[in-house]
Amino acid sequence: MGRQPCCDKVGLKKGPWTADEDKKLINFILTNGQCCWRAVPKLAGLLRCGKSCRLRWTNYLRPDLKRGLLSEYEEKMVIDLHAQLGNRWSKIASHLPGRTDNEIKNHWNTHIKKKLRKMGIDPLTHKPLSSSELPSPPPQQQELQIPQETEQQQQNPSCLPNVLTEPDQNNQLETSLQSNITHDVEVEDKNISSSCTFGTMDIMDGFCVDEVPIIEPHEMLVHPSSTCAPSSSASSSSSSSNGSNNILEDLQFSDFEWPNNGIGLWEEEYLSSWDMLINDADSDRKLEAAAAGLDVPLVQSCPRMVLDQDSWAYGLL
DNA sequence: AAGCTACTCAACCGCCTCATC
DNA sequence: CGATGAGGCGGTTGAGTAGCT
Repeated sequence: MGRQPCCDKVGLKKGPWTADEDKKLINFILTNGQCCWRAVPKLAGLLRCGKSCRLRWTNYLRPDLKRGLLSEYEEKMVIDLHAQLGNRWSKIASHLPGRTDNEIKNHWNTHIKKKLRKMGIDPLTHKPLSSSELPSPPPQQQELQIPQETEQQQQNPSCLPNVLTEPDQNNQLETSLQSNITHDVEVEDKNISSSCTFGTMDIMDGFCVDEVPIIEPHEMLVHPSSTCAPSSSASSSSSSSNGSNNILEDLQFSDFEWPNNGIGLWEEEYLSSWDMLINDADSDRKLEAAAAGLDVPLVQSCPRMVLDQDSWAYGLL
């Protein structure tokens, strides 16, 4: 006997989400926060399965998502993490702020796999392909070396001292990342918060994961024109949500003036406001306040917006 | 311009894990 | 301790789009 389906599928809508559905879901979550996903569709007035709502939110509507192709640096991280973790996409995603497991999985399957094969690396084992498997002509020398663990690194899998700028990250990645990841894998199931996860906040000794957003605010633009738009100009495909641009703009704060200078919602003050908007029962009032210029008092006791257990990108509070 | 092919990625499906009873 | 339910995860699919002929 099988399990019961997660929801009654009769009469439920499937397929691409419409702008209206997105709006309803965002509205609901902004007002009520995330609660029992099973109940969300009913409460939000959606003819969707709870799972579908969760997926839509976590993979597409979450305000902290980065859009666009993975950077070279992120790609390297994915490769290294994959070498350590295998196809545990959610674990890999947890090392890449603003990226979802689905996104990384897709990118792996469409880009990185090919790239590695081209370089003569088996994407499954991360070892050199046997000569029969090598594409012809012979692969160019690996431009993305999978760094081997040095003796020193094995002995001292130290955390990276600082958050690096991207060019620095690229340069130092190969020497430092491997050890960090290795160490992380070793400890991840025992005590994730003590790991030396590169790219997460806890790589920095003394920093509390709860205190500082991992993603630089400027990296987390949530301008409405990009929020629900397809990830990049190159991937402007996007079936479902082409019509859903400016969803946030269309929400209750339709007269909210979105900054057009690159300020994201996750700038500190915006973040605080988000947090309150989400958690405060009196959200309408807060939204009005936000629309009036985000002059909302900071409520320190307000719980963080917790979207899922692995998301450490949230919250200042 | 039309047809075809390859590619991308949002969304679904089914299984797994974990919490609760 | 097993049954059940909910959330989460990874594999897969297929619609939409870009690029090529």
